[in-house]
Amino acid sequence: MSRKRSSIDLGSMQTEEGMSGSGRDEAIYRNLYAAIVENHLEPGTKLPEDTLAEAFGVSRTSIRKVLQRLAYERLVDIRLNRGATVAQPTVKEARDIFAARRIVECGVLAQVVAKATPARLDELRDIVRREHEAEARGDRRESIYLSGEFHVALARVSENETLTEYLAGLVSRSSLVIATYGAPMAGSCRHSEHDDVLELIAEGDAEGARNWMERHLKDIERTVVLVEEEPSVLDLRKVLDEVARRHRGER
Amino acid sequence: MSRKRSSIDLGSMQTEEGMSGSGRDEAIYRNLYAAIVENHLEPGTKLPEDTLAEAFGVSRTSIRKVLQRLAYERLVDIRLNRGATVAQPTVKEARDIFAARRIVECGVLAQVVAKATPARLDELRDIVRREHEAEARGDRRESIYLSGEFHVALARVSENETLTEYLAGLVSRSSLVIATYGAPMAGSCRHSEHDDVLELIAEGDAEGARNWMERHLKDIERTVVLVEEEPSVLDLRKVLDEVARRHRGER
DNA sequence: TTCAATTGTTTTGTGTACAAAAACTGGCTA
DNA sequence: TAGCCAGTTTTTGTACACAAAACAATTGAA
Repeated sequence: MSRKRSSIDLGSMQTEEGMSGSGRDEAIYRNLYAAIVENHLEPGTKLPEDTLAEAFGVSRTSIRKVLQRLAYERLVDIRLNRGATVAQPTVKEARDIFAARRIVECGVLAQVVAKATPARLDELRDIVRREHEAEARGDRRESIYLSGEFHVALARVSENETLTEYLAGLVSRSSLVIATYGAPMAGSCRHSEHDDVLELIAEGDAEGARNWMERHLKDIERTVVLVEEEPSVLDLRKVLDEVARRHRGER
Repeated sequence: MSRKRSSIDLGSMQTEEGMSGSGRDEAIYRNLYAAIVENHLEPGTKLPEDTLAEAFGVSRTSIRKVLQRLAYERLVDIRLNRGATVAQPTVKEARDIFAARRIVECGVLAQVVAKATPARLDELRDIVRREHEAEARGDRRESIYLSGEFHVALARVSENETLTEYLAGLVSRSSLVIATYGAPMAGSCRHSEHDDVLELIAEGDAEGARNWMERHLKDIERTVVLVEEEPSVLDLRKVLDEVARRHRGER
């Protein structure tokens, strides 16, 4: 009854022919990355090497490499002899992530304002436009994705590759935080306030932009990790649910 | 005549017995990391898997994992079918790294001042003391190491693990920058000015500490990456060499 | 003599095999 | 019925083998 399923289609990708070389690894990485960041895989989900290897039609060797990379990015958790799972950020981690975002995103704004050109601003406005569209059509996933994309794209204007990459990592981890602690409506910055900061940047108001960003990120954090004293409550609830599930399912 | 040398002693490490599990990988990682960051391996040095595997007495599989990790940290460069080399940061990268350090290290200072306790300050003072000792005895390597250690230890006071780890990465990359562009005397912050910032922190002067750090990091950058207009000259030379090489090799 | 091409060697990429560890199952006992 | 232990199965860790790519060296021709 267990028929063998064929491999996942990795999409054509503008790579050379049979997707030789490490283009395959990259494609697998992107797939898993997207699956995790877009919350198709719940935090805590086990990621067995064999399953993934068969799913993508490669050997475990390639899968291991991809998992190692995701582990380094803190999107998956690898424990010795226990394999990989989708990471579950702790509350402390969540706080650290948002604190880091405040420092980095506010910190780069001076350079962002300095290097903002009309063309760059238009690209950013385009993201905001698509955000509005996604929101209007109720596409929450796309909305969250574009919201993160905006923050990264903004940082990219500073032309500091190192910092931009680091921020991209923080943003992707933020969606894991949303997945584990977030309220159902969280994640998309409400009403896509992103227009406002673009105006401030266009006017060259670095100070104003910094203040706006500080407030904006605090808003998001408040919406997402709504725990103040409650983390214990939420954790307890989660544990109880888990126990109930096991109790139901395992005998 | 090529006698087989025995494996590198990885030190006992407080791991369990035969160093089974992934304790070995960690030990190998630490060794390579230290070798690179302490400039025992010049930037650009090739790191063949076979050689390393034999040197550490493990198979290539383990070595590959370690190299992948170092590549992710930008300490080594892996090119397809071409293997790993010790990374050679570009001038652009060097600038980005120091810009990132300014933002991160100045950014965390508010929290550092807020969370500084006498005990923490004493630990930092101890590092500075050892810095002075190393400097007095002319131990340049130790001096550079402790200088970096100070910056990381300072950030650690903020208790933001994510940011501290990122900064640790930036600091280790800084020593690669020093190795490739630095003047012979560069790297150790001259006269170990680190005492000064500890005083400001002890007094709770966050603003002063931030200004000090801004100046301090700009000083280091100026000392290290001494190129102002010269990068174009250097780049031109590089480009010409590259063109010449292609011209020779490709037809 | 210099450049180019071909052959041989080294080095990397990737799949597979086997050993060790963890997870699971079933049966046993209190 | 709940808890626990032993044997089995699954899953991970590591070494190894083979194919493919890059590199080096040698030879031939202009």
